[in-house]
Amino acid sequence: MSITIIRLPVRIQVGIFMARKPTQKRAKVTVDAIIEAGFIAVAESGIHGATTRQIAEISGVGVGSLYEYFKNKEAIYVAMNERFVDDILEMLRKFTPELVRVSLADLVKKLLYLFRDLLQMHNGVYLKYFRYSRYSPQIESALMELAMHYVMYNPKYLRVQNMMTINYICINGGIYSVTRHLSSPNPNMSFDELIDGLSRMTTSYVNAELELALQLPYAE
Amino acid sequence: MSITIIRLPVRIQVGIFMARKPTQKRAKVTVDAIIEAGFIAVAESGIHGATTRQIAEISGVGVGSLYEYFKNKEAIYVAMNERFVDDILEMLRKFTPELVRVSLADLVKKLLYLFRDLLQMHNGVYLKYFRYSRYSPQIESALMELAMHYVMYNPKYLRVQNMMTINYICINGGIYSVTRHLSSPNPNMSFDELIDGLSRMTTSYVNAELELALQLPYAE
Amino acid sequence: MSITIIRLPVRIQVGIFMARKPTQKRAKVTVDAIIEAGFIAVAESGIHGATTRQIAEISGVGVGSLYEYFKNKEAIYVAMNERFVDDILEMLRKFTPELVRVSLADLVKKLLYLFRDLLQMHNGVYLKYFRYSRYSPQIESALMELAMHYVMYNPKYLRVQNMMTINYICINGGIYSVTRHLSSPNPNMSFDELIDGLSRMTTSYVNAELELALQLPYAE
Amino acid sequence: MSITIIRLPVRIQVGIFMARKPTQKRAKVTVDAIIEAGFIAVAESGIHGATTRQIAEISGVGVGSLYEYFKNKEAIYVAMNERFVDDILEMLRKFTPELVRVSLADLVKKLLYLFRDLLQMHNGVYLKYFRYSRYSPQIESALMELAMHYVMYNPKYLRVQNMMTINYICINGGIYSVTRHLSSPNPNMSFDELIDGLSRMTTSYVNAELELALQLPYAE
DNA sequence: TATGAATGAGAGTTCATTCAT
DNA sequence: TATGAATGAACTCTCATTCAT
Repeated sequence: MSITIIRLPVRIQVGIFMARKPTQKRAKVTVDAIIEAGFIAVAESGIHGATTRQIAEISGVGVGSLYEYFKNKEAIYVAMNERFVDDILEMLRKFTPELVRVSLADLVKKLLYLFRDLLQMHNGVYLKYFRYSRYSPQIESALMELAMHYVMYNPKYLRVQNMMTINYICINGGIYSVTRHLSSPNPNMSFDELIDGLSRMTTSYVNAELELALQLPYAE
Repeated sequence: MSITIIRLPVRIQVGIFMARKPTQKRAKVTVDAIIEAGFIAVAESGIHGATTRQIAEISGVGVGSLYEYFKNKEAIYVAMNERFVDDILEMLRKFTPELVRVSLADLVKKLLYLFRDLLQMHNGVYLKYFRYSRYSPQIESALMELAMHYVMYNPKYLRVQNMMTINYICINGGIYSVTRHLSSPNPNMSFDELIDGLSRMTTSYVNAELELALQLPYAE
Repeated sequence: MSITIIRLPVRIQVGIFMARKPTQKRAKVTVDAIIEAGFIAVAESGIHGATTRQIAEISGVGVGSLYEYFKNKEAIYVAMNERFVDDILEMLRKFTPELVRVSLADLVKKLLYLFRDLLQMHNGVYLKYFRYSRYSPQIESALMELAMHYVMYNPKYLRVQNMMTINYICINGGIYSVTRHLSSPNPNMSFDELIDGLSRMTTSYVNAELELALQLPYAE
Repeated sequence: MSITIIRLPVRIQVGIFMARKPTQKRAKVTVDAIIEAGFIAVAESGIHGATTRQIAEISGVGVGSLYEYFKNKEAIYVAMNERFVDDILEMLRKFTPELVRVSLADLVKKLLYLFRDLLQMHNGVYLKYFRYSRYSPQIESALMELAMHYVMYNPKYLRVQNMMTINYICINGGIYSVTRHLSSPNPNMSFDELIDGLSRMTTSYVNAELELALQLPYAE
């Protein structure tokens, strides 16, 4: 019953939310199974509809075992979020060197395709989970950082003003549009069209700002 | 205790969720009070934290009375959503004649300011509610329709291709960015900056597409 | 099922432990039934063995109703204790005028017989409950006060020193011996013999202290 | 972590509650550690609050090991009670020769001081435990026996009637008053005053009964 | 019509006990 | 022998819903 839905290496976090430190391999397996079951349960029933019994059943362990490893239900959700965020951060870390070297249009495209792939892993549990997890400041920070790295490698964009606002709009718009599209049963356009649009939106917006900046001879 | 938070006329919808058709004026007042209390309760406790008892208390009626007018709790939420959607549609309807006559940049700005005003009415209950209510297809349709009206009045945009995708991106991006910003305790930019950015994003994106279209002499 | 085990008038205390104020007669009946059931449950299963379900069952109400009137299980115990203490205080108040007029030997006897009668009311639920309820400071205070009243009416005892210690010993010894005897399945003496003994113990102890005091010409 | 709190030799009782007979020295050490941990756990958390996990942790053995030596949790409590009773009986046995030779006043005093010392050993775990362990018939029997021994050595008391009742009252009153005083955070008198009072209570009571008996020329 | 007391299914959580290692 | 991960029955408490008044 317990299917392995997470392939990335996971470092078990022993924090205040972990009831006891799982030192043995068997324990680690159980912890993983619980977290995985958490994603499935939330995907099935929503974050408020998911119950500890449901998580226990999906993970194939008794309810008592949940509390061997997690202080309470909330701690399971915290661990799930940690894993989700870690997976995204890991993805960003992994592809940053490649991403900073491509054109802006391709950056947007590649990034959003990567994002889609991650959300659709494991029968789309991440996608469903993401709807309940207002995306964390960590992810936003990481994306901001990626943008900054990109600008470093492409210094012409340094002249662009309102970088913060541009990032905010493009990141939010990109992520939200993609998530919404993926969740939509009958989208009015193909995913490729959406990505293409987002890419063009970003480039035209950034270029417009860039041109504007270039017209100001002594820019701030 | 029950503050009137909705001023627009509300047409009581008698559907499958409505337990009885309230023909009397007094009944309508009660229904309104319940719906208003629902928004306040959700704003206070979240959509899953709000309880029927809480709604009854805020609305000043007994719990039993809730079930006189609504089949169950879900029906109250449905009615709340109907009212929320109606308010937005009403707003759009009201301002459409004005909006179609301004520049694209101003359209975006005016629209998002209007949207903000609506979300912030009544101590922001709509804003909090909106976070739980993935915005309905009706709203999206209405916005699409507004966009079409705008194009009718500004026929140069008729040449733009991928209208659907552009709308999707700009609407989603605009609404989501605004909502997120309003909900953020410590935003990194001012609301005006955000609106300005969204306006420029839209115009540059649309203009870029327009120019592209103009370069194709015999476009589809 | 709900038997009325308390005959004394009970003033429903609306305090922090009462979840809601029962204004209606029906509610008061339910509250009483719950408290009565609490005594029976504790008598049956002990104070830690008694469960909310058990109390609900005995009182003939649903578990939910327990929480209509009591914040939690502990609040039921608090109400039980209040009622128990009130009953004892009421008894003391009622008989004080009579008790202060009898001899010391009779005071002890009458008091302990009264105490026994109260503990054996209602199938002895109070007796069993008392074993779990380290008797409250209020009861001790009331007994101390009775002793003081007695001394006022019998001023010869004013010369006795160590009044505090004497009271402590006689009260504790009396109550504990009686309670223990009543709880004992096969006592080695009759209850009358025990009472007689406690009466003689008290009088001889007090008289000895009194004589000692009289031998000191210039007391204290 | 496991502190040795019991110094007296303990005879491991192999009864229905003992899962296996520990023949080896190491096993005996473990059993001792568990029993000691039981007292500490009960002192910390009360007899119902103490958990097997807690006992295992304090004793430094695994939870599984608890069940190697004890059939269940109750068996641990039984063993604890046996040890507690044994310690008291041992104390009584040890001091009986000395106690029977002193005056009645001193007998009471010495006995109660001994009792206090035992209850306060090991950070008072016995004192806290005693509140949960209605003292056993064995202890009462042993005290009765001591009283009989005392009368043998002091034959003048042979004439006292109602010996049983006197013992019952003085023993119960003494033990309960002392226990209560020791457990009280803010006692109204010093411990020495209490002991003095109990001594005087006993002597005056017994002497009164003695005199009464002497007045009856041909008493039984 | 309007009420709120009553309900009980089901939630999260605990812990004595078991058993594979 | 000794372990502690695993268990699940049973606990306390919540809350949408009902119904007698």
